[in-house]
Amino acid sequence: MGIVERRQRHKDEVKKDIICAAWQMVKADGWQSLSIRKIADAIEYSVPVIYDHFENKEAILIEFGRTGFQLLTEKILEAKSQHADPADQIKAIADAYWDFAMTNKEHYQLMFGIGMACCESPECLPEQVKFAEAITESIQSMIDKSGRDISACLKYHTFWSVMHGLISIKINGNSVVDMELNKMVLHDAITGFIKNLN
Amino acid sequence: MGIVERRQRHKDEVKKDIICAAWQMVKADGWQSLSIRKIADAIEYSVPVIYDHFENKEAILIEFGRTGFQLLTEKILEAKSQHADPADQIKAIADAYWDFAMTNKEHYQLMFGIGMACCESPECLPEQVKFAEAITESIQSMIDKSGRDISACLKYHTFWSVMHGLISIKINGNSVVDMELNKMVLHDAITGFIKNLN
DNA sequence: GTTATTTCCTAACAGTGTTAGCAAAAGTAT
DNA sequence: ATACTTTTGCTAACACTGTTAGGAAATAAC
Repeated sequence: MGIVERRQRHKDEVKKDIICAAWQMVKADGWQSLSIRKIADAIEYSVPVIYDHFENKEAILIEFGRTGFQLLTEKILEAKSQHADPADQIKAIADAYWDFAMTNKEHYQLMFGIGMACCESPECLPEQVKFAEAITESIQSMIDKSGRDISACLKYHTFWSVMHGLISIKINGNSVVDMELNKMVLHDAITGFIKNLN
Repeated sequence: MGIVERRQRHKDEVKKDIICAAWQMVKADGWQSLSIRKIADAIEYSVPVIYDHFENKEAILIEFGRTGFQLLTEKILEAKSQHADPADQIKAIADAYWDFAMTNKEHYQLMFGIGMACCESPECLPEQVKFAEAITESIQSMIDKSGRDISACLKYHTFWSVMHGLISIKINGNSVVDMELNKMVLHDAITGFIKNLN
């Protein structure tokens, strides 16, 4: 009796529809605009059926984050496979990572918990400028000492990226990585950064 | 007639109370739990008075982000002032930055828009592991070639931080920085990373 | 004392996620 | 074919959310 199989098939179909409808909404207006009620409307079922497939709204969002990681890993493996030299591989991985993030912003946001009200908005610009100046000054001093022709602005952004990347990964987690390793990563990155400057 | 002055003073007082009550809530349960109605309750005024001081809820959150930037800049300047050598300054800045983020997580989240549902949760661990392995493999190859004694795990985290830092700053903005500079920063950071590996 | 202004509240609108409880449909057993 | 059981999916409610229109009461000005 294939009754249970047919039922399962139908249930899977509904789940697929939920994910599909949800993704269309996320893609169209960002993950902030995702709403259980709107999904229910789109799939032409009542609201509680969604809770038969997902524990709550967050679970749907996390589902997308997960598929994001799968997609990114694919892209990285593909990029890697095109090079034999490990240094070239790393460069290719970096490019693939970048491209993925830029063409799949919604996925990336859900993977790393980005995208709420933040101080990147114009309201905070004066504060950000002072912050940038404070750091850039020291970098400029180093460049002047070394006598090399390096852009302080570029180096400031590199510095900032390293700092922010490490910290935001840490803050989001839940990270499996312990505090000690994090401090080591920080010092590794910063000493590397300084070494590259002179 | 000091009537308008007294009125202004009172109005400022109410605004201060709003910010104070809001911050207590953010501090206690995270920015997600901030609610206009709960603020109104805490300051013992009705809901609409809050809209006399802030355009909307987001404006309150961004206010905290702004003060966060001021605080961070202070800390950075203080750390910098304790060293004469620019390389030491940069190291001190990195430490001060790190300490600020760790002791002021709520501020940091509001400055950079971090802290929603994300794939750092255990649900996504298997996907993350595969992702980590794909990258670590190439890094390990490089280390093997160089013959030096370096931790691939540490280098993987450094790589990831650089990538994620740059991208998440970019995605949040609104960034004043244009695409070209971003690509340059990426390549600067990655070539520096590779150089440090061999 | 009357008029004008500011202050501040009630109440509503339009949403949100989540869940308890029940009706109807579908399948099973007699 | 009927009676029973299980599954399915709905209505309606609960408890919230941000935001705003409109009016009452308190204060200041004439």
